[in-house]
Amino acid sequence: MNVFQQFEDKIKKIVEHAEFAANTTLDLSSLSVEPPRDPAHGDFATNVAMVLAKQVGRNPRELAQTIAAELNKDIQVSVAEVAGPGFINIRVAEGFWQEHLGTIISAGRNYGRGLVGKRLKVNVEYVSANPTGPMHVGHCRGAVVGDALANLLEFAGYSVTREYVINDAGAQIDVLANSVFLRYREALGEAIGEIPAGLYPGDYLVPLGKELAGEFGPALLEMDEAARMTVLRDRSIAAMMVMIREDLELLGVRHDVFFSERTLHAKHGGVSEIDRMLAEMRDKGFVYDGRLPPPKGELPADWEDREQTLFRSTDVGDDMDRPLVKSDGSYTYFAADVAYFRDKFVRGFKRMVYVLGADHGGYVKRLKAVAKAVAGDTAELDVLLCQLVKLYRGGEPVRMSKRSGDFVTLREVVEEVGRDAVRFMMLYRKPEAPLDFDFAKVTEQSKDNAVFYVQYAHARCRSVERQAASEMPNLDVSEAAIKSADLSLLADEGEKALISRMAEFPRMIEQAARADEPHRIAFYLQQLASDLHQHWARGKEMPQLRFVNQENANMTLARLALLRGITGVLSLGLAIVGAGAPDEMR
RNA sequence: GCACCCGUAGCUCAGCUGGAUAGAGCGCUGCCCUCCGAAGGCAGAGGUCACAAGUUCGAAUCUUGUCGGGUGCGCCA
Repeated sequence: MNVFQQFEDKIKKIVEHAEFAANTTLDLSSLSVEPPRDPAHGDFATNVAMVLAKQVGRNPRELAQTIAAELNKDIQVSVAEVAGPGFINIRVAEGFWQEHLGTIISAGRNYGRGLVGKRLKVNVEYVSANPTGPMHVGHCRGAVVGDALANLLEFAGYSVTREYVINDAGAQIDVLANSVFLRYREALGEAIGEIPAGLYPGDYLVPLGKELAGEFGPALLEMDEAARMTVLRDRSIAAMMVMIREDLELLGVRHDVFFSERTLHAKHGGVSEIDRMLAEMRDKGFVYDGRLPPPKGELPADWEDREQTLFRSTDVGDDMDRPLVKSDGSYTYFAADVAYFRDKFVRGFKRMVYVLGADHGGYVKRLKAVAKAVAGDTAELDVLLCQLVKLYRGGEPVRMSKRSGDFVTLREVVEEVGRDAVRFMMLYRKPEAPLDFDFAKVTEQSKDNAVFYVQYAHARCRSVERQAASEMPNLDVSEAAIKSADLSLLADEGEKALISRMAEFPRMIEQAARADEPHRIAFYLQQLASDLHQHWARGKEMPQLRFVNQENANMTLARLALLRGITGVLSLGLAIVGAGAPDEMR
């Protein structure tokens, strides 16, 4: 339980037993206990009186007085006073924060862990790049956001499955197969000239062509078309996925499940998953045959009015009904989408999170409609839209041309700036806001660079430990010694401020997890790092505040304990972000 | 034409699901290293929170409308 929750419970108890609460049920859902913006206001602030004023027909300040009087009796409260329109500002008793530091240290890697998830089964689907080539920078953001979100939810106590959908069923796979076929012929010595428009021109297919040539010789040329395409498709997808997984590995992203879209189309006993889904949804009344009204505005050139199989998604919040079957009789991608969601639902997930690029913004409504139709209220679906990343190098935009195949790959970016920088910077902005990524800035070693600033804070703490060991060789700095340090010696305001910042960590985790906002962790870390650097600098003016004090072993030990707490929290946060917590900067 | 996202300091952005005097970094001005890492810190200047109504004790935050930027709109995936 986090300290804010502790005080919330105290307040609720007071309210329950108050005379004004007699014979009424009070709504305390918007009760909040938070750190006041201005530290001069104390350690905690609550709006309880303002929330209740109307409900019990009392003046908020008067109500606040009553509640504050009760709070003042609490042993953990030094003083509770009414302020402004009816806030209650609480200053905790001497020793409160020091004691909480003890809690932080003994919790260790479990501090703030597992508080909200209740092991609820959550499926986070992210990346899902088409298996037609290596990953490019555009995939980076979704990969990092999805992975960090999965880390966050896991840390918060959810049972998380990380999933990647392989879109291996569409027409782009035939394009891939044909492109590879060309490279195969090239490898056999044929002059292929320019890559025809409509095929993938990238050089990354050359090795696969050679591999197939070595393995099959000219055999593929002699096969009939269908058999050849089957081989080409399978081998191409497999090769692309190997490439993609290597790229993901560079980012430290690992999925639990790679889900093949083809399995939804595959027939078992003449029936596919999509067939099954269609039958089920038809029973539920969501599938019907009808005509779609033509879109408003300019008509598409190839618009053809026809009767087709439609999904009644307007019943569950979508803007229009969606086609399920193409004119050639095959299923639309949307049909596969519905079947895929149903598959997840059947696998027992209660929450499905889709991390998508902003260009998929138009799909959110229909996906939510799908969830509603398939699962009703028994499962929820959330979508995180990631905006584009603009690349810069020293302020100059980096040009990218995807058409010619010379796009910036994920590998290039990670190899140039490092995994930590990529991951942290991708989270240093909320996902739905566009992001500028400057190659020069993210490798800079200065406070302008948030990754560096946070990692430096961690390294700085570890540096003090080394310093203590070398300056005071007789000091026992073992785990046990630190855990039994006399924390009451930490009486300085800056020290208490650091502890109270750490105390926000569990609360921040809860809120970030509930809101699906992993970027909050990056900002929190920046904040905690700033507090550390700030406190550190005070040791310049006031040597008595320095961590290592050769004259006072007990004080040094207490401060090493403080640092232990800070490195602990920093590394927990960095782990969720997916960046390292270095012992020194080089 | 419709839907979704965005609009906060000169620039890039936070703002803890409605709270007190709206914050940080960069840039600008001026300070702080005989001292645990100055790879850092302190102070100052800089705001009609795009605009207008509404909801209420209280709005950058919620509602509606307007303006501006982005994305997407049957048989592509």
